[in-house]
Amino acid sequence: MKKQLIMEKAIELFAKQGFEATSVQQITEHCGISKGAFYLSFKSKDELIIEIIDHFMIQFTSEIDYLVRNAKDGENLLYKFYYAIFDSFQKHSDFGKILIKEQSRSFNEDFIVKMRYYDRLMDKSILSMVERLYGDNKVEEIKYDLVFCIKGFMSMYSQLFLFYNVPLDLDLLSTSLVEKTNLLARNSTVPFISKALIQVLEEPALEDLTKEQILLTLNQEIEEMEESVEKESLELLKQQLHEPTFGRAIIKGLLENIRNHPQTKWISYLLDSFFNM
Amino acid sequence: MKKQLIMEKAIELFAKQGFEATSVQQITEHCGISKGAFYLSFKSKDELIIEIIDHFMIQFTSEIDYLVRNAKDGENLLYKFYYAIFDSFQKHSDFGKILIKEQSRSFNEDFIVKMRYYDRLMDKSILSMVERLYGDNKVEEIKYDLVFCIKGFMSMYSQLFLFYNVPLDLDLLSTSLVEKTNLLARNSTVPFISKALIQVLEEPALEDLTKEQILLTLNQEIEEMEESVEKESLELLKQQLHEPTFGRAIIKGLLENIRNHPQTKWISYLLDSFFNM
DNA sequence: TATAATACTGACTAACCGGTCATATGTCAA
DNA sequence: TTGACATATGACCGGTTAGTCAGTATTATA
Repeated sequence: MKKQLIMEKAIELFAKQGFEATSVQQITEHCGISKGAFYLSFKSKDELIIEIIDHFMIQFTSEIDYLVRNAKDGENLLYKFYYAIFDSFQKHSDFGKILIKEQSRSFNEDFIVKMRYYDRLMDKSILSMVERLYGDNKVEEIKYDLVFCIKGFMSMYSQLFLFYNVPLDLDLLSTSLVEKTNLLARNSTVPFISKALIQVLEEPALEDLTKEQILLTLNQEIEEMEESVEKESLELLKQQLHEPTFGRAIIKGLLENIRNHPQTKWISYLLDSFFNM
Repeated sequence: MKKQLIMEKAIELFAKQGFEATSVQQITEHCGISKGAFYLSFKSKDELIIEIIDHFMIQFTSEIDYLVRNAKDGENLLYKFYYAIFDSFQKHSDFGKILIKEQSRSFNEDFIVKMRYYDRLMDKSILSMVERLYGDNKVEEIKYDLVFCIKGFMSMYSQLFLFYNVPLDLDLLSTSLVEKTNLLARNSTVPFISKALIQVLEEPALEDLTKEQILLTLNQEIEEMEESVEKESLELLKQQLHEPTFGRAIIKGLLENIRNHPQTKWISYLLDSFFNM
């Protein structure tokens, strides 16, 4: 099968020149085959990049997921995690370059959905690792921030592998990042990324929120709140969601009531975009 | 002048679709002008993107540089730094998207040089801030790692501004990151990014290293070393650099002597690529 | 060896690209 | 009103692109 060959050569070229700047002609010349032969293996150029992404990301995410699920000794897990990540980046640096270059590219709607999917998969693995490692502490509040920090470390340090062909000491790097992660996990007290924010981010798209989704969040929030002007406002807004009764002015006022309250500011944002204020 | 208009509309389109996927036609249609009019304001499409990059990056880097230089109270500086960064990202999120999308793109040699230049400028500002903030402590060894971590925080958290149109609490975010940075600065003990590594990275390109540049690093290293097999090997290699006398086998052996020594592993790497081993 | 099935080729198409230029329109001083 | 000058237009050019398809070569089967 020519598929394997085409994918390998294409990865080389995409890494060097980027996806759009590489023509099918170039790829086939690199493979020593004709242009027609390319279209026997792939329906289109887009299908090629999608298959490349899938091939590596499935491997990558499942490797990390396996690591996190089957780890026995907690402390060592984090080290193994970092080591595996950077080892992969080093071994498949060409693919890594593509990933960074074409990140959130618009050449194909499927591509964005795919990348979002794998990103979420990765997030889940990291989150479950964080809960495993620091679960008994008070990590609950800062765990999402921790996930962000870990991903920040990954993205910055992996650039070393991708943009410079320098042999790096993976052991030292992993040890160094383990220490940093532990420091943050055990001493951070100011969370930024709250559960509410995560929920907002995970909404499919802010434009097409369904009434039901908002109601779900709304009810959840109302139950957790004490009696107050804010709670009363929320209940009125819930009523408005079920059946429009108030005018714009009243709605705007109710939203203003809950806008600056830390517990309800996210809901105010959701409702704001739903009512098109 | 149409220049302003063209730049604004182009930024919108580049942010959405990327530079290469956006045609001049599309830009002019968005502006409501003809294709010819575009070329009255810009010599080429490449000149347009270069001007856009310059316009924002000069503003951005100089703002940060001013902040770092003119800060009086140390503690507050870090907060102001983060706040300014994310405030900029929030205000100019379209430009931020372009920056992320086209990072290290190959469409134009000038572009890569430009981006590298601004990146270095940013690095310098951050480094000088780190030295200012934690200078009296033992931050010397981990300062480069700290720069990396700060940049990691920046890149991860700024994605929130770029990919989700969510209003975020800049004050809380800055406070949270200040705490994290302080934790790392005051408690990290395992550096990964050494001065030697930074030197290797700052080499213009590993392919065209001049003999003189290597000799400079070599002499520097030899002076700092105690008498040992490694030092002896370095001196022999220095001799070889001046005048080729040994065969490949001897050179390979000498390189092997210094490859696993932490102090000389970088030099071994430089020499290795110079002698084409 | 003859036939059928499969794998492969490369000239071709239609579309689009960045960039040009003869031409047209608008503007203001004489 | 005239004419000189700046500004704007869009058809056009050479080049490149992804994708097609009628025809050829190779292999498997009988």
